[in-house]
Amino acid sequence: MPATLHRPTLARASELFHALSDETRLEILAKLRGGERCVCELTNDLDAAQSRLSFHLRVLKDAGLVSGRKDGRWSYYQIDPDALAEVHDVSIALQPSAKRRELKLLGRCCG
Amino acid sequence: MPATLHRPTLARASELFHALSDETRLEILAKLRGGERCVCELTNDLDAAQSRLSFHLRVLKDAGLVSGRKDGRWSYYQIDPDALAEVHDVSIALQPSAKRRELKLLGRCCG
DNA sequence: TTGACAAATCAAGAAGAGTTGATGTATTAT
DNA sequence: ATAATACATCAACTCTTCTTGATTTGTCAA
Repeated sequence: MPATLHRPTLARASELFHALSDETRLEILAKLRGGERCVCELTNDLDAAQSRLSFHLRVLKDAGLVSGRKDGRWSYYQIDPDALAEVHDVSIALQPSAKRRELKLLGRCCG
Repeated sequence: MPATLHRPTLARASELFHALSDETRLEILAKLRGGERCVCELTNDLDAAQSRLSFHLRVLKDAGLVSGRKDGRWSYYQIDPDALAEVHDVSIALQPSAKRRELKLLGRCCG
């Protein structure tokens, strides 16, 4: 985890946060928490137009938050836990330095 | 922390993530990590137009990520650690259930 | 009280993101 | 072969967000 935030990290962080800044995409991720899903399942569950889901899945994938694989005529997506770990780390790295020391003392967080 | 993500939570999460999805705003937060700063300092450090900073500070403030106070003709802003804690929590809540169990076992995270 | 500074707000425009419906491309079933 | 399904991609449109420069309000100094 980066203790300080240098420029390349900021770019990456904003990419991640942007991907997470849309409710539809968060709903997708919530569905994917249970494990891999195909697009057709998501289309049913979230009742969203297919092209809309495709659009959002692409955003999530470009940000590295999900990975996709094709099997026959289905596409399956799943969460990439590492990307969420990045988000987690940034949320700690952004804490005021005083607050971070406190969190560390409490052993409350992974910093 | 919410173990599951229900709708109101998603709305709040997307608000937070949106506020964090801009590099200028992340730069502002990085500056604020050291503690309270006035807008004039930020204007110098980030060399951004004053109205631009004002705009971004407002987004951060509306999302609850920073709080502001006025003193004389200066406005001072500081990070609200609780909002970042929310981000932190969501990043864990979004993890696949399997991954979360693992994190819990490792004692690595506050879930 | 005049002038200078800090910062919020506003209006106008530019850029970006999201939605929709249509089209294209595999893949499977008949 | 033909038809149907699953999905990606595209173009057109709308809506939101960001930037810029100007105006406004408040505070302090000379």
